[in-house]
Amino acid sequence: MTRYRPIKAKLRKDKSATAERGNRVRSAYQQLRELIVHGRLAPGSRIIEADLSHRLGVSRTPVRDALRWLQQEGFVAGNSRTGVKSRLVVAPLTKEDARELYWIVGRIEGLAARKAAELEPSARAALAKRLRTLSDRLRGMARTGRRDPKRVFELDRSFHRNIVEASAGPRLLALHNAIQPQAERYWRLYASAIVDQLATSVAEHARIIRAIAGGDGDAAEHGVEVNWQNGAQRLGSVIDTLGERGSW
Amino acid sequence: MTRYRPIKAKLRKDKSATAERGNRVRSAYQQLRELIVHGRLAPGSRIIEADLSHRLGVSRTPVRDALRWLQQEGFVAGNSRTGVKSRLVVAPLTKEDARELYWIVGRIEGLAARKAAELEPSARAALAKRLRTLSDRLRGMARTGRRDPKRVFELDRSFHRNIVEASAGPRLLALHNAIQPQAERYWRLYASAIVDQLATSVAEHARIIRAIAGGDGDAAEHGVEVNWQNGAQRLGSVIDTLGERGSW
DNA sequence: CTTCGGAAAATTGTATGCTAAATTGTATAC
DNA sequence: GTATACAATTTAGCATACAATTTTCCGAAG
Repeated sequence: MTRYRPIKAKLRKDKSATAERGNRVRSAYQQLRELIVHGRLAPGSRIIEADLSHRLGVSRTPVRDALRWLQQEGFVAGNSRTGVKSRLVVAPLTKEDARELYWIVGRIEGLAARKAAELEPSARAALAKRLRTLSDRLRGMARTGRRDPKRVFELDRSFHRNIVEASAGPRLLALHNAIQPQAERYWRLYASAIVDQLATSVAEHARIIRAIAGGDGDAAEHGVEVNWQNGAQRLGSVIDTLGERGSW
Repeated sequence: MTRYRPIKAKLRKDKSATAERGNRVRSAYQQLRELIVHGRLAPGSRIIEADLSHRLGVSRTPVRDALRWLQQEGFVAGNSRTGVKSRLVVAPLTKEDARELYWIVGRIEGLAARKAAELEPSARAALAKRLRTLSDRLRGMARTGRRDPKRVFELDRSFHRNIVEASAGPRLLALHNAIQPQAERYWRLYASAIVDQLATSVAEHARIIRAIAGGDGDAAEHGVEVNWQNGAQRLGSVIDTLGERGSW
């Protein structure tokens, strides 16, 4: 095995480097998550600590910490083959998993939407305004048919994120932070196909905005739930068409 | 620091010991969680890795892994004091946190209840029957006024657990496993007071059972949500009365 | 008595060696 | 040709050394 003593020397001199003490775990976490979400680590492929630690230029310890975290969040899973325990793999992407995931995200975010709709009127109005801006941009892209999945994704994500950030407490926020990004894996995988069905989603957004602006918690929650459920359906039909892309 | 080389020697000889290789993290996790839930590690108190590793007779490495896990689940939190980062404390118990937690559990479990109500009729019926048994026992305890918090807790927990296990997929199950036990911390703390309001809770259970038996997903989900919301309220009023028991 | 500086102690972050478990490869018997 | 046993290799679990940082404690100055 390669004998490496990587960043250490550099660290000593370069105090201003991004990798101060205590950031290796975080940095490893972010990098690994990025790799997984973008599919540069193939779903289902085995994870080897030493490989990753080498790749990221740190020792196995922070990589381990990061992996535990990713495992808890569901990006990485135990290799469940009969009996044998705890060999890690990149969590596979399956239709079933997608469905369950989207339902869950819907409930979490729905709860946040309810809370948002129960904010004081001025805060609600401000939020609604921001949401309208985002939604309008999405509508624009749907109308002109400009195909730019990355931008669409960012706008959609921002829309949902705004709702949560406006109202959620620490727990709800943390939960959303942990779960929502996993939906991103599916989105990215089927992005181009999903963009086609953008108009529908935009229409659903409108209902959510109206509910929040009007202070109708029930409707806001329900609207968000429906949006995600339909998202699951849209995603599902795309998966049916293109097949489960287990590997890349 | 104490020089300990604890189980190793023992391990060699005693192959049958519970602590085979690969179980130290799990074991540490379970023990620590137990300690926290039972309040033997006081809410808000600082966590010292070396202490715990000594206490559990393992090195810091598995303790660290276990702590990361507990942190992500919310039993352990970063010490948020201004600026300084990532010093761990046992997650404090506050009224605000309890409210948020109960709401979230309600949504998660509500989703499971919906799925349960959408099972095939025979499975639904079997589940409903089990639930009725549990609920009847609870009703009995409420009627006779027998004060046995531990038993009440077990019955109530079993009720909710049955719903989730009957229907939830792996993700939902994992999420419930992670979140629900945190409600247990609050329950334990205020158990005796909560038992008084048992009858109400039992009535709510009846509605849930009816919805599941009848295959009414909406009603089942709503029933569970309401049950937890009311639970939050009941808990809240107890906390108001007794005060937040930050320390034990 | 309070506050400030700074040394000493405590505590966490990180790397790494060692060992057990698990996987893979290989040879031999059937 | 397939199955089984066994050896070699790989990989993860754990302990531990050490370093960087934070906290605590103590004395001097205000």
